[in-house]
Amino acid sequence: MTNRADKNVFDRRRDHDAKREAVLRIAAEMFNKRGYAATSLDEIAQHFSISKTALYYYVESKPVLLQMCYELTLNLCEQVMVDVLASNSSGVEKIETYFRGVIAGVLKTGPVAIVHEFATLPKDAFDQIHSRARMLDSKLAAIIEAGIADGSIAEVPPKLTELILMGANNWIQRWYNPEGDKTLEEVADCFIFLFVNGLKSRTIKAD
Amino acid sequence: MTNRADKNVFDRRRDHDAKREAVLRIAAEMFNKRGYAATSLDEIAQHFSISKTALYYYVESKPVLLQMCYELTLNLCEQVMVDVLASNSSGVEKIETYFRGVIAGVLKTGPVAIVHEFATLPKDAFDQIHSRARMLDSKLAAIIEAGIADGSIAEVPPKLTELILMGANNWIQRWYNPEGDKTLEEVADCFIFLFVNGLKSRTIKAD
DNA sequence: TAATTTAATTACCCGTTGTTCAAAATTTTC
DNA sequence: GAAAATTTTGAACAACGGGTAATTAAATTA
Repeated sequence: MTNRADKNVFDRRRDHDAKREAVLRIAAEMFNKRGYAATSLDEIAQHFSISKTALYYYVESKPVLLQMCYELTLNLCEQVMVDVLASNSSGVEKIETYFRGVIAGVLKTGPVAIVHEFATLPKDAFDQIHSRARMLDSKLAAIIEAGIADGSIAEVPPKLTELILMGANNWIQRWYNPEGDKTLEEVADCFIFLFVNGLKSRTIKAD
Repeated sequence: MTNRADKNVFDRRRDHDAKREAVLRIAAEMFNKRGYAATSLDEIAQHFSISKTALYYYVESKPVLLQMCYELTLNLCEQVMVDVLASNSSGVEKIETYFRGVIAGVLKTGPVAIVHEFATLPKDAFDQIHSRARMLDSKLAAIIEAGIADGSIAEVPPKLTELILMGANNWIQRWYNPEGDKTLEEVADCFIFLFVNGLKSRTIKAD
């Protein structure tokens, strides 16, 4: 289920930052799978065999924990987006690069919370996170629009398309299991193939 | 936000079933948007301007409420699946019909909970719901496999493809707003187009 | 080994939330 | 209009979860 190495991190050594990061990682994982509200600090603590209060030595509060999860995600996505926008490729290629980057990023950085429960965040944090997320949305939609203009993308409603793409992407962490038989690359390949080429067979059928 | 008619249902008249159904519908809607754990019975009751305890006259408990939401969804999906399997159309067409049916069904029957939080269900209910959901999954995967065999679907990994399709579909209710400017038909059209044809432009580019 | 800093625990507080029960209010039946 | 059945409420309970304070334990420094 979860990396055994995480537990050893808590064997009384002084690497505050490493421990905080470990907490963040598995918290994000649990938030993804069960949801923020349904995940108690006790459960997170139990995962490391420490007491709930020990968590407060590393994290200010539960909402802040969620906030940090979001920020991890947003940092990643925004970085990928910057790279994508810097490239001078076609619209489809940009979409492909973006999602490949984001899906791969989940592997590298570890699981990151996309559970859309940021209503529970403190107001200022909410505004910040929310606006960053919407900014990403609109940039993606803009890429799609540009793709239609440059002829690489079919005439689809950009905003709607963006929402559907994001949905499919967000759901991945619900079911993806790193210990399973599928690598994240295979997932990304399938994802891209579906959205770029479509399900329909393009091979000439000999009958 | 929510149907005003729902509130009037509670104006002291005797139609037990209509009221229960109304409760079910808006409960499902709130579960979808905020998640099961994050939605309190108080909030649901407030929506009808009744007390929390009044809900217990219509629903046995919160877990059972969730269970009924799932059952509503599953009934719908299974019915659509039966129809799809009965038709003798190609693989792609079956996929298209299935998702069109499910997306349209959400409109007709009202919002239905797909929040994957059924871990909180009583064990027996969980088993039942879970196995029905997995049955649907495997039937969809089988359709994809058959579609590959009949030449209508490209060579994609069936199980993975099914998960991605389901994810995109499940996420719709997170953002879809019936009062918005997009009809559910437009959403379904876009959804189908994306997965069947793909983003890539197929028109011959004149340059 | 003593002093200091860092980590983690135990015990507790308090608000929220699901749930129950007895009583009140309303509707229907006669 | 009284009696019976149906709704709804208000108060109170128990469990749980987030958060705090005081205390202990361990590790570092000297």
